[in-house]
Amino acid sequence: MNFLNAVEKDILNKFKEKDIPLEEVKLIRSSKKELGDYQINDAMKLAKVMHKSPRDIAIVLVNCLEETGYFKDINIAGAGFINLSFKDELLTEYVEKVINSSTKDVEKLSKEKIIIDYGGANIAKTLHVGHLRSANIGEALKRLAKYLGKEVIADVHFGDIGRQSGMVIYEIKERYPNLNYFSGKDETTWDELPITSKDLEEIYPLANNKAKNNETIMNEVREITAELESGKNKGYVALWDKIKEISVKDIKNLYKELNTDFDLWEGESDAFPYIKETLDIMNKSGYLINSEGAKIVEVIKDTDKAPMPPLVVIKSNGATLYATRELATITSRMKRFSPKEIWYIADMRQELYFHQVFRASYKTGLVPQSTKLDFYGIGTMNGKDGKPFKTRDGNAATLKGLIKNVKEEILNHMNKNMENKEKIAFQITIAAIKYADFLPNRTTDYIFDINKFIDIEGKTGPYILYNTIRMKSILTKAKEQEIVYNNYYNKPVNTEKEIILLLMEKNNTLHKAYNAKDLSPIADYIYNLTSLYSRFYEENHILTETNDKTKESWLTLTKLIKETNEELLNILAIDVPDKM
RNA sequence: GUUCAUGUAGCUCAGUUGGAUAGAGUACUUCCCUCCGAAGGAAGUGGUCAUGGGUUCGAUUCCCAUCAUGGACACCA
Repeated sequence: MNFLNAVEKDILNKFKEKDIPLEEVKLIRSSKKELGDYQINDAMKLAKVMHKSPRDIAIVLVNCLEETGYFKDINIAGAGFINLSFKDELLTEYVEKVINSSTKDVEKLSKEKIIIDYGGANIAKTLHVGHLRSANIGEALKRLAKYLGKEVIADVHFGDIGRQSGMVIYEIKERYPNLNYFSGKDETTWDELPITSKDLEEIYPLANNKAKNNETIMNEVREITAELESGKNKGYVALWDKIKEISVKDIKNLYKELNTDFDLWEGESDAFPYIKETLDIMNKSGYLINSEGAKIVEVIKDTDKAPMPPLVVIKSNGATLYATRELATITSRMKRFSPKEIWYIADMRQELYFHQVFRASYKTGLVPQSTKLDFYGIGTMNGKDGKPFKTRDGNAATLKGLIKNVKEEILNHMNKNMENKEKIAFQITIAAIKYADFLPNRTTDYIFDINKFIDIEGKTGPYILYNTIRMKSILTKAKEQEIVYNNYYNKPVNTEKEIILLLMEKNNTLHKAYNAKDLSPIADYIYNLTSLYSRFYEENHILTETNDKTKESWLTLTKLIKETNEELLNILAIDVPDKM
């Protein structure tokens, strides 16, 4: 069991022995360091239920706290605040215990299967900066869940069908009308496609512009899309498969650069085979009803205050739509994996839509109540003016472009003669981008400003990397000096003590992040730990310390912080280079 | 119009079951490399926590109203 949890449990037991009516005890880090390390504020809350003055209650609580044997300097202040600190030897023992343990003082969760749907990439469209957050957050949540003991399946859930397919095919047809994809026949071999991923980057925006401004073209696009989706036109199907291949390869590379990986590289079109089954189940439930020619599910509840329109499952012209494929995907996932939870990581603006889908799924029996469907929204990406982000030319900034710009800036700061300069610059770039992305809360609206990522001083990815590398460097040099370390003898003072107290909070931080599905607490924690160490580093000259025991203690602490940083950075999918 | 979210230092953001004197980075003003990696460390300036009420021992946090900004509101994805 985690150390702090165990202490809190012991305190609670002592309280119960004295008939203190509390269900939970929380040790809260003191807001005023000089008063103690922790505070307990329950005496004031208990005053009402126990019909006694807070101070009288505090006296009883203090007795209990003393009996646990963990604390020193227990005192009552103000209205009934109890201040207390851990005994020094406990802190010392803690470092030794954690550095030699396999669990690293982290409390694990029950092993249950979770499917996480994130990424949101569209075939034949370039990944733009708006895809950054869902990829980063989704990947980190996946790693966090795994770290805490969950079994996780990550699904990219490509947008691989729909109008953009029609547009891209239309444009290729315009350019290369003689390719046999457009013969109208089912050929045995299909032509080589003279298209690269680079071409695809400009084909979609171009076709989109053309179609938007010309009704005739738009109609042709609609027709192509319909023939592709129905599978009637074999040439279109074959062509789209080729385009998918090119595009997926490109998208995979970019995700890989972001240290993002999926277990399932499937798309909406992979749900097609499940549509019939899905509709059968929904029909049988009796909740799939006709309305204005369309088939819908009413998902409003009496308790709703906000508008909750019905979910349209089949259009009045008989066609399927996004929701249909979403429901079919759910059927597919339930059937193949029977997960305990499915998480959707997507833009906040999709919240209502997902809640409709979830309600319809439960109502029609696609998903049992025992499986949780959850939507975790991400703040909308805006420009500096607070309005939806666009570049000067009106298009979204590409992710590739962002990475390129940041990397250039990083290279400017690097030693020209460094080995593996390009690779290291790239790792620092990803760290800079990811860390900046994790700092604000998941739901905070996102102001996209390139300078936010290019900043490399202060609370940034490069700062964390720099310090972690410095720790590595110290430990390597210590080894060269043949110094053994994994014991901690010091009576911790000042900064050292602060560090150990912070290390104790790691477990809470991880669980807080998991419960909120938000990486911000972890990003913040890494910074706090790193900057404390940085101060410690300035205050003490570790490698030239003459007292062997002190030196060994400091090295042990260095090692523990380094390992903690690496562990947490790995959850955030940030690599630490050996040098920078 | 209905509804949801947001409003904290010049700027970008933390502050999760209500706790003592509201934090960080940046910017600005100063110090600190003959010594383990200065992409660093130390100190300072900067706040009517949008506004007005309410709940209570105690409110940035909970409730109500107002203002401002953004989103959503059935056959798009």
